[in-house]
Amino acid sequence: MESFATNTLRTHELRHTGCREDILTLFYTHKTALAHGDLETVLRDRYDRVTIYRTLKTFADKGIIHKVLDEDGLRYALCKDTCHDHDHHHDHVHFKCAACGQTTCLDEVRIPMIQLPSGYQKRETNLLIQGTCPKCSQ
Amino acid sequence: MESFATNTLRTHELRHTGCREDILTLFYTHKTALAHGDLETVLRDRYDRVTIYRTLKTFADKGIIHKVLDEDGLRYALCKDTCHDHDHHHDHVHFKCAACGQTTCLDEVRIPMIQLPSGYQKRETNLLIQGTCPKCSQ
DNA sequence: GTTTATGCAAATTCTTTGCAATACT
DNA sequence: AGTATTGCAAAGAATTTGCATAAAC
Repeated sequence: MESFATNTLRTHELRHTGCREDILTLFYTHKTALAHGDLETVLRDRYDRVTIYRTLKTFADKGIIHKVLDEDGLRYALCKDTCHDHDHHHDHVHFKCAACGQTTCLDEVRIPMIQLPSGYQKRETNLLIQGTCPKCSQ
Repeated sequence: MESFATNTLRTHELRHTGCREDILTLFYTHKTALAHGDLETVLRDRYDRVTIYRTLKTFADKGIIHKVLDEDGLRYALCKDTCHDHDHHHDHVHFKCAACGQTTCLDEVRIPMIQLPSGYQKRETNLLIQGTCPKCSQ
């Protein structure tokens, strides 16, 4: 059985390097969105900070990960399989927990149809819900 | 008739200064969200960059403006009247035009009820719709 | 062997902080 | 007069760029 990282890299015709493999694996195991700083903390003695920046940019360009924005800044999360270079699904729902600070993708939640004022053409929607996650709300 | 800026500053018990007046007026006339950089471009010879940062922070703390986030970074937009220090409305819908790059608040659009997986408690929702605005979609 | 990715250094850009001078009420 | 705001200088983060070396295919 081939690893997620190896498989993903080959699918997107990217060279297989240590940094790329490690970052993909981190995204795959953590189910939450990760910031550059999160990765740097873990990988700082293995890879240069700049390499991490470039890896994130490469992955985002290829549609492997996508940006997640909240008031604390920029994070990235894995795109689901349905989300390829040219066949993107255009809704993202993220949940940010005010208690633990973690952001998760809620892939199973669909954004309902929204009626826009006339003239507006929708291409992509991004919903950020803030509140308390199951772990923290007990 | 009192100006929007003067009125807003008094309502929130803030001192009336040139920078605050000018920034409020800019938000009031532009109907779109503005980044620090946008304001700096216009006001750079009148006020220090740091003063603009501090003014934005003050306004955001008071609930006069709110943050708007998209892939290009952080912007601010005026809160509507319904949005006071303690009586915030917790839904924001923003539209970002891919053509002209401008972000506008769609105050008239309400976010439909969304069913979250069990355990998640919603406090605030933020919807960013990207596409083409009326001006650019002709 | 050719192409692409990495590491390092350094440059840019963005944002915050401290403090004295100034402006507001 | 008393308090809050501003400007300036400088520090601290975050991000980008150039280029030689190293790794992948």
